[in-house]
Amino acid sequence: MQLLIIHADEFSYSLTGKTAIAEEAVPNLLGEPENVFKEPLVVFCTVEKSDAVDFNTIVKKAFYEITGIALRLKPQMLVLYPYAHLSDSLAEPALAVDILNALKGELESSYPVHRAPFGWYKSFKMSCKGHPLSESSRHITGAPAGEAGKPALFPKKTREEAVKDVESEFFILDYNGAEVKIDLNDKKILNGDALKDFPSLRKVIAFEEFKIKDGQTPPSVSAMKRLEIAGHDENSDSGHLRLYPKGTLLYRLLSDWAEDIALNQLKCMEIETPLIYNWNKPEIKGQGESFHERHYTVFVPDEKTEAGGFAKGKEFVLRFAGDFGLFSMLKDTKISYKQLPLRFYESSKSFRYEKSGELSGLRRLRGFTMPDIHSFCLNLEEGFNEYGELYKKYSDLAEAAKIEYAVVFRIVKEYYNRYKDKIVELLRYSKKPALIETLSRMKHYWALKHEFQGVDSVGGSCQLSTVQLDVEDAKRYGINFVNENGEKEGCIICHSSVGAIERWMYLILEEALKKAIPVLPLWLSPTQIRIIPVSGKFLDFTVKLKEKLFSSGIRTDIDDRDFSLGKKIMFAEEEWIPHIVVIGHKEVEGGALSVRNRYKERKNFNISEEELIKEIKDETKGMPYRNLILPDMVSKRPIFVG
RNA sequence: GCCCAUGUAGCUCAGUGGUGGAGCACUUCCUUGGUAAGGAAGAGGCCAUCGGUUCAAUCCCGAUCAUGGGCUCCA
Repeated sequence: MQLLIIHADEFSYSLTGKTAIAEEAVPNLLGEPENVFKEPLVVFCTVEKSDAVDFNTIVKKAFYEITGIALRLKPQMLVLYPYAHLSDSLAEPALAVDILNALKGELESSYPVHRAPFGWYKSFKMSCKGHPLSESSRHITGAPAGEAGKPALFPKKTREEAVKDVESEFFILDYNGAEVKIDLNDKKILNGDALKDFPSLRKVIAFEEFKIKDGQTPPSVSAMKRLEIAGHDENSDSGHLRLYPKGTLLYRLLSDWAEDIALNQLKCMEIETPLIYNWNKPEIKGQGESFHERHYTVFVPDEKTEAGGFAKGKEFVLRFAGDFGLFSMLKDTKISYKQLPLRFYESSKSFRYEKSGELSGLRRLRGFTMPDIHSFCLNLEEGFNEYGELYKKYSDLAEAAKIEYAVVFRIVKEYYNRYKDKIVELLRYSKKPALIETLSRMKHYWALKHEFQGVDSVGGSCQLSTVQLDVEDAKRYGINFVNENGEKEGCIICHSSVGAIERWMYLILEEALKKAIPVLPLWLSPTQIRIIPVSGKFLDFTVKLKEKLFSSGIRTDIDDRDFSLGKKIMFAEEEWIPHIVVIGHKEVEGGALSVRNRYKERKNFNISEEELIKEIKDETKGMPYRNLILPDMVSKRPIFVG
């Protein structure tokens, strides 16, 4: 809603004709004498399409804004004047009239109010007082107040309220089953015995619970550009990255791995659901309401109604998670208890309108990719088994990506008491201790969840994988199965995600940058072997060698540019290429290959072609492979960044 | 969103109230090299954008945008 507010000596108007959307039963008919008002506060008022979302909030906020101004200016009365020209996104007339009437009703408790009729052509005369406060405008939105630094007039139904008498206890659970209670009000625990042997967990607790930050820019922010992995696009919104070919490869390989876990190992059914959802559908609003200020909103072009107004119901939101589409699909799905558990996989591009100050490199984005897996289970036992399987798979991925992470569990106390042994078993699998938070009662929809918190190189952490055991949502969303007795029953849902692919990229880069000689895991290195001919004379030989390596499934390229050998080595090292093979007389005449190995302090090793292939195949065994989609000849590559 | 910092060539960064600088990269030529920089020449910029102050602004001031950090947030 847009408001233009004028403090006037006098204001008058008269009706000059009907429009197609004119309201009936107007007391002052066409041609009647002018309506004259002395010392009014005139409120020109435009009701916008988005006001439909939260009718009551709009009315109340407008009321507070107007009375706030009136309190200071002390007008004799208020004139509410419908005025279509303050916005290009007009609400449907019926809604506009409803909101205007509701606003009039509120204001009448404090001031005499006249509302000019809606949908009529009118002429008006006005003399504005001209003092500094006599003209002002306001934009009223459904977003919670308090956003612009103002105190919240209408606090949303917050989680905090629902959550306030839930009591938490914290302790460290080692994978041998030992519990050590810790007090999160006491920073000294960071240097205490409980965390002495668990450096990664200590970092996560320092960052997440004590908010200890060292204020440095994570080095991956510049490295992602320099390595031609990811960059910003000025022509998009903040928080949306472009991926260069090497970054795209990294992204695809990680996606492949997540997909392999889901489809080949867990035998999930894969689905693909829409990106945008109708905000006027109650199910969607119900799922997204408390998140709405962070939605990207999509308005489709206006459609005229027969009455000449604008059609309502054409507001969409971009999904912030994959659940919308899956739940929407499953509420119409017939499920028998004999089919459970059912597993679904979707890799969903998701959008969250994070506040501008919260964005950060690859870690916090507005557009990102979340592969997620949902299991629909018969009962708690089965739910917990699913939980365990998912936990183990995500742990495998974290191992394969060689990143540093710590485990945090949050559990309703009664479930902890019941399932402690199983949790210890999971920790034993991942060989990690965990921070455990037990809750005195249910606080959210889940009874149990955990997070893998990745640790970056500057003391920060960010959430990666999570699994949540949801014991109450299924009924709410109408996802039921039919049990042995032919009755409908709600499933236990295991929500899980391996974590945003972009965050994996972030942590893999950060992990590399913790080392003196940074290097990516071999299966993720864009170029696995670079061949450098000592001079152009050896190019034929290098091409043949490249073909052999390439056909063994190794990403190989040739630096055929006219640089000195030393310089080409330098360029290759700057690209973090793990294996560099130099080709000159010795090799052509049948010697072993000279391989410079970045994993081994960049030292040179003389090994045969077969040994090199075997070494690389062994190291990347079981990991996804893709070809590098860039020209084999480095001289043929464009330079994306510097 | 608020607070702080930054924005100069493709990249990394100097610099000045009065013709814009370096190194690398790029183009051309020479050089055909043995494990982190071979040589020469050339091309390159509305000094983030928009306003203001000034005879004159890349520089001073304001706003905006973008990036990074802090706060907050992270259903």
